[in-house]
Amino acid sequence: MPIADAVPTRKRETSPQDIEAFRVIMQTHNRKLYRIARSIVQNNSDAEDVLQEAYVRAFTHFSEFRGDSAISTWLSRIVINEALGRLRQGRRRKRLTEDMMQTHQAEIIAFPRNADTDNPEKTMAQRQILDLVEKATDQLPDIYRAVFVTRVIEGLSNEETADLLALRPETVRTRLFRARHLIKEQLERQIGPLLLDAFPFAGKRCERLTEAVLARISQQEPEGGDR
DNA sequence: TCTCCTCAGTTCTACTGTCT
DNA sequence: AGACAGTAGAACTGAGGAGA
Repeated sequence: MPIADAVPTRKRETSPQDIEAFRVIMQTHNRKLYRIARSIVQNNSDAEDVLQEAYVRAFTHFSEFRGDSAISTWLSRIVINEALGRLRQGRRRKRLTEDMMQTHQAEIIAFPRNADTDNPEKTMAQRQILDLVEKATDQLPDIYRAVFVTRVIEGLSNEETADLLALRPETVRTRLFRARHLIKEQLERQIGPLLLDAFPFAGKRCERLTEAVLARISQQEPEGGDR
């Protein structure tokens, strides 16, 4: 069901101005909220469902928003609750395996990246790196993934993340540190062997430098003998 | 420039749950 | 019951910014 269709006609009257406001809110927060949902359900189609449900829930209860926190925080909390609820229901089990096949081929929301149309090789390399990070993130335990995505990818502060996930700030720090550690390990496993080829310095370059150094040493030898 | 404050990263310790 | 792993929380450290 299209999101826009779901907004009006619930409870009391929704004015055209409300619809327009909802549209702006969704356009503003879509990407961020989708990532949060996606980080929890680990599935693109489920994340879309979660987002739709969360929006509907939010807009039909908009009058309950007291303004104590930023609207983005309020919406994020609803999305998290919705996503966790979906996980609990366990409805996604079967679809998960099917969707895993498609997940990394059909990107619905992409990580922000700099399009470098002049350099397709660079663009491809960036895409591959992001794929690795996305996969490593998906493999994090739920509790670490939520903190990692909220804190690192969405850029919330420790306090905001703690508030959003109902944790103590210290816990956020600990989990973030461990999530980074796990991501690092994961990436090292995948690209570690390749790093041996980074900054290649062998063969002719190595030989050339060796020869150059030896040449300079041999030139200096007569005057720089002892000290 | 120095001091103070805040925030983030890291480490360590105690606690809890699970497995054998 | 004991060993082990995972987790939370406290404490420490460092970086960076603001103000005197």
